[in-house]
Amino acid sequence: MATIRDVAKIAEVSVSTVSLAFSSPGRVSPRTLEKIRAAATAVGYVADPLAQSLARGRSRMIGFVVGNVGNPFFGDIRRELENYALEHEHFVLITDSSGKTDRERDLIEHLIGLKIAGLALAPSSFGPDYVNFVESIKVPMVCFDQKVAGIERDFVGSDNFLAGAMLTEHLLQLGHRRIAFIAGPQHMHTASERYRGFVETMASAGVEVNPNYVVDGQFTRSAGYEAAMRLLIQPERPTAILGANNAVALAALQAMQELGFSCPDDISLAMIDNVQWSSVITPRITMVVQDTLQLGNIIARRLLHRITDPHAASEPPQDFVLAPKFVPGNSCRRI
Amino acid sequence: MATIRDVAKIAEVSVSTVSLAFSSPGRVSPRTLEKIRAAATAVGYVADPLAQSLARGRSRMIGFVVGNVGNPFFGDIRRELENYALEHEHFVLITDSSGKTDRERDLIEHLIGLKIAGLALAPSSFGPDYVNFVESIKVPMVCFDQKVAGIERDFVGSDNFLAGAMLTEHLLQLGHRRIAFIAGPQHMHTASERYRGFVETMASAGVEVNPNYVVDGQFTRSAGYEAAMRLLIQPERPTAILGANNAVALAALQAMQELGFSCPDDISLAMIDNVQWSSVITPRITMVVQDTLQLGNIIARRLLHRITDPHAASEPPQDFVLAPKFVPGNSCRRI
DNA sequence: GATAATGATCGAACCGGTTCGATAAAGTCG
DNA sequence: CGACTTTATCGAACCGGTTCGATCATTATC
Repeated sequence: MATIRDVAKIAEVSVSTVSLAFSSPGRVSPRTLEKIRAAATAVGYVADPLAQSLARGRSRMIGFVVGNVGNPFFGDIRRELENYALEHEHFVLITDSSGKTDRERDLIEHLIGLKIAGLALAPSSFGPDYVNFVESIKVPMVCFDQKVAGIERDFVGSDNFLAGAMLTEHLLQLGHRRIAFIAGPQHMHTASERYRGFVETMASAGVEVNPNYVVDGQFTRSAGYEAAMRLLIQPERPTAILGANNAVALAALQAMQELGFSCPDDISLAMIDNVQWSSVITPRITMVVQDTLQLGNIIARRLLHRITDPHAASEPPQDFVLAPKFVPGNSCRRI
Repeated sequence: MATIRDVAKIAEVSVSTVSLAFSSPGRVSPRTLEKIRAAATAVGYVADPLAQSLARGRSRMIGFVVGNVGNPFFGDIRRELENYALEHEHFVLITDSSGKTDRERDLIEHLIGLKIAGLALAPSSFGPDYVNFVESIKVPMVCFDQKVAGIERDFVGSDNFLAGAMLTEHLLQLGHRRIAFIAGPQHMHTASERYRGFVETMASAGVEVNPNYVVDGQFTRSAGYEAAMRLLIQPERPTAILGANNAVALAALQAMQELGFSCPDDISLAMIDNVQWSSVITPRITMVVQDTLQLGNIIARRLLHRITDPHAASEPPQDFVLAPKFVPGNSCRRI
């Protein structure tokens, strides 16, 4: 591999001039610039990114840290970020914490060791320790998906209250009163907001929420399945189930199928967030989806702004909250 | 951040001794080792991975390059590799080429620039240019999923011929004779092998394959949908459809649903490879799945063997081919 | 007890770039 | 034309480690 010294020797200039020629070509005379470029192509010189990062103290890599890269929600966001970063000569390092906070911390520290230029983080936790850790990160960063109280950083996400409220209102309009809610972990902002959307919409409509109809699905398939079963074995069954995310809702569908209930004839079902093959799931679930492409786009722009604009560091953190979209299916019937 | 020179100063030894103390503690006297360790913890010294990589000419990072990290097949493999790598103090950099060969090449060159210790690659292409490129990679590597003719590297994958043959045999046993096949891109080894499994099993059973029943689904959802439609509008429809992968099979299910056909009453359906929420798709598709955990495990072991064992470079490349597993559903009926 | 082998430590060069102050040449101005 | 900028280039220090040959004090061998 050719080094900068090889190029300097061939072009008959100093090493520092070669370095200058590549970083700010305008500050080198046209003649020497030409010589240097010719020499560089002759030996096939490409700057070593590692050496550059070491000398500069920062690389052109962006860290992307989420709990599950397999989740299509994160996939769409990742793709947007990758494309935008590529256009700006940055490179995205994808990492997966499997939702484990310790792992997430390791990953982030690793990435910082690599002197990443910026970080896109979907927080996996909450609480003072976690907030302290995130606040201690001095790299330009944008948080997304999960809004964490106390973290003073740019945030990009959806209006989860609205998401919960929209589906609740839809079920109410169809005549449902016995509506059950499979909730997520309440310490998560997305989960608590969705729940609040449900509760407040019910209250506005003057419909009381049966406490037996609110169960905890932890946003996971297994807990969601259990929670759904708890709903389905009650003597006075709900007429509709609202799943706080895709995993718990589909787990509920599975539970219904296994017990022999028909959806939507026996019980209606609605969920927040899409899944990949939703169009071949019978019935097609009525849902509210996030605008993942738009979210990804905002994350990318904001992060690269913070990275490239020297004045950006002084700009106060900002929240970007997008409205979700209603996607009708045939899993909710009028009663 | 504390550097190695800070530690050296405090421990009153030379910089090289500190370096030695961390890389091979046995070659330093117990007394000085203790002094150095104490000094290191006192100032919170952690070696800069970037500087280490630059000096050593290689890092402790492993590149993982696939066409779609969102695909659960790759997700399982990734997780296995990550866990195993972590146990051996290596760190996996995930990248996604979106199936584009140019992008893949860029990514690999980027990773090599980062002086990765090893590479796990799911090849996205074929042909002499591609083979030359892959063969030019001097980093320890393991290829998986797609076997590419001409690439002399370790390969880990499934027996795709068997996968195609198993499902074909199953349909034949159920009495089907008019079996259609939605194929993948024939230049891909997985696709051609699955097709071969279909054709040869049909031939062994003395059943002629109707050429109109073999359509090209490109392994994608959209092409699969189109291909399925072509099958469904024929006057003499097939009684069963075999999808060469999950995307084309589910696209076929969607097409059947849209045209009003019932599966399995009107047409049976079988597919190769699982999808995430297959258990809530009605009907549950009969399928053959790959042992992703085992594949991931072999990939991880093999790659880390090549990375850590100095003699490994001289070992000839080896193929590891696993048998797929039959998972019955209720999408195939006896006729 | 002289000589060879062993072990601990060190200095210096190196990995491949960046950056900044110094210097010399060229251009501007009154 | 001399004083003052500006522009182009360079040398040297630096980023934070690794590595190898040299040195010197011990210990083993005969």
